[in-house]
Amino acid sequence: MTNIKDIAKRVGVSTATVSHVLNGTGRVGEDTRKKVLHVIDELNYTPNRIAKSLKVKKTSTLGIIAEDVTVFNTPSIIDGINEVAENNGLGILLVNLRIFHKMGTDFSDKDKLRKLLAQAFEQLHMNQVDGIIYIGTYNRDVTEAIPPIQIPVVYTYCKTTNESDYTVNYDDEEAAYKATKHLIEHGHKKIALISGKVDSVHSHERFNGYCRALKENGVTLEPCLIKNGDWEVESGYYLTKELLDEKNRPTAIVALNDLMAYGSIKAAKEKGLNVPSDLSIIGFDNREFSAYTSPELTTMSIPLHLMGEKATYILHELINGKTLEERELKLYCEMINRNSVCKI
Amino acid sequence: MTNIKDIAKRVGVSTATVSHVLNGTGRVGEDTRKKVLHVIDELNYTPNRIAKSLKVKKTSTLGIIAEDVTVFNTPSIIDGINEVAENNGLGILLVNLRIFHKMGTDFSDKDKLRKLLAQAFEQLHMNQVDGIIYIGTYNRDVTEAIPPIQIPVVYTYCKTTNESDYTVNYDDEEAAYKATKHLIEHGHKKIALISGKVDSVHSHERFNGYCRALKENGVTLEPCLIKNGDWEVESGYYLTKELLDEKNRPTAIVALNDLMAYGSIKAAKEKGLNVPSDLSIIGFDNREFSAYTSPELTTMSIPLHLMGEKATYILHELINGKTLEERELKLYCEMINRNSVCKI
DNA sequence: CTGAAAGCGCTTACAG
DNA sequence: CTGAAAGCGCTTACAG
Repeated sequence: MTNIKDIAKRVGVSTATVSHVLNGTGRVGEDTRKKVLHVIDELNYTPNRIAKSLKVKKTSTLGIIAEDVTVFNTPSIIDGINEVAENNGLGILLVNLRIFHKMGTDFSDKDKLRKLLAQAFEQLHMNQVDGIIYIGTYNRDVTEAIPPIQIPVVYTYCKTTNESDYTVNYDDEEAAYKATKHLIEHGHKKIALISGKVDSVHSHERFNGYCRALKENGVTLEPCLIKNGDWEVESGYYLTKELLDEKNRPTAIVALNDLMAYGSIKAAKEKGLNVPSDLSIIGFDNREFSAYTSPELTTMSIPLHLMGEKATYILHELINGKTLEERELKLYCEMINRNSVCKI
Repeated sequence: MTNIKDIAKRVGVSTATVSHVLNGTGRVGEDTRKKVLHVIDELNYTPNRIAKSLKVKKTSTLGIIAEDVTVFNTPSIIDGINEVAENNGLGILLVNLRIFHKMGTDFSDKDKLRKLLAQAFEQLHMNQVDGIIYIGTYNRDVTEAIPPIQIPVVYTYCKTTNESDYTVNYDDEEAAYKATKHLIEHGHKKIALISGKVDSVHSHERFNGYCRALKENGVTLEPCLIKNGDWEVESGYYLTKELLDEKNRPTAIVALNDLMAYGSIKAAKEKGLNVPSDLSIIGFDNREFSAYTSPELTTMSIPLHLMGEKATYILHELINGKTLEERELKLYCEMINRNSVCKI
């Protein structure tokens, strides 16, 4: 490998001079500059960033810790991170926790989780990344699993209880409000809610949005129209059957994710009901498949790409020693109108 | 940041000794070893990998160049890479080309593509990665866009014309053969093919598999049952309508991807046909959405995760100076039986 | 405008 | 079993 010394020798200058033309620092005569550049090109020289990093104590690379890259939200967030990282000359060191493979679906083994995270952070630390973005698989409190860490971190798609931490998420409450209101505007009054797991932040906040929409529009909340699912297709399916069996059946359902919404569609069809003319359904997440169900699902789209962008923007500022006023960023979801909702 | 000198001073040994206990090299007395370990723990010391890398000229990190992380195939491949990288203590430096954002959908601007790749490889080169995995978005020849590079590279989900390159892909021919044969075994004789773009490697090889299955089973190939789509839903939709309008309409369709298969389902429904009882349809790719169409699509699953694993395994061997016999690895696809195919 | 030299945090012959 | 010292490829005061 050719190095800065080779270049210096060949041109007949010092390595300091070569370094200066490489970085645009210091004053270098136009003539020498050209000569240096020419030899660099000639010898096809690429500076060794590892060496530079060691010296300047800054790697210009960001660490990403993704709980699971195969989960639907993660690739788009990473794509957003890439976009702004690239614009700022930052590299990306990726660690994929593969949390579902290692922990199964409940994260109750706190010790194991803590060990997993400690390793991930340590790996990034060893590699001297300038900052870290942590991407969760769903919005839960990760505080107790996070080891102490002395470089900037921003959390996305998850949260912490530490007030000094930076998080970027989206506004669940507002999104559910919009979804519910959309149904009301289409003339629905009996609007069921199929919630996710009860201990979920998402369930909780979306429930609040649902309630607010009803209240603000003078629709009375009927407890029997509220069901708790577990985010999976099956629960949407069974709960919808339950709802449809009641005498006072709903004319619309807001399902708190697309998976359960799909279960709802299935159940409705089995009952001989047409979606949307007999039953309107609105989902959440705008997962890819929601465009391919029958009927195609109206759903709330999560600003994943933007979350990645914002997280990176914030991290970049933190790395540069700034502190930002707003520590909990909440982005807005957009409604994707497809064919599972209609006027009553 | 505490460093190896701090540890050495505190214990009262040389940095050489500390380094040896850190790496398990050399002979170190049990007593000093313990003392060193203790102080390392006490001072919460993490070795600086950057410094180590500079010295040993090996970073133990792999570079991934992904043409686009948001494309359906990429996350699972990365997940597979992570799995074996982790087992071998290798880190991952990710560069996401975001090729669709930058190039649009046709990659005809060869110069731009070449520049994009040159940058990506240079970035990885600067960071001294030990080897590179290149993940394409579809299997095409990338040779002319790849800059000269002196570290091991393995290509997956794409190919090169250079015989010394290592590639890992899946067997398109065999997969299409299996799909077609499956239909034949269900009593179908009039089996249409909706192909992807004609210049595609996938289209070409899958076409061959389709032909072989017909031939081996004594079914005559009917040219009018073969249509060329462009991989998008719309083309599957229109071509299926064409097929169904013919007097001698097919009883089954093999669509060369799930998107077009979805278009086929839509078209069949519009014609008042039931899938699968009036028309069997089999797709390709096993994209997530294929489990949520109505009916759920029978399709060929691509071994993405395994491709990532194999590519990493090969790269790891190459980095360690081995050369492998087989340079073009082809993995097998698995059929996912769902509800879009039935006996005639 | 340019160069000599120290130093970033490690590893590794080499000597003892 | 342990240490002194050179060196990986850069950058950056400092001096001129």
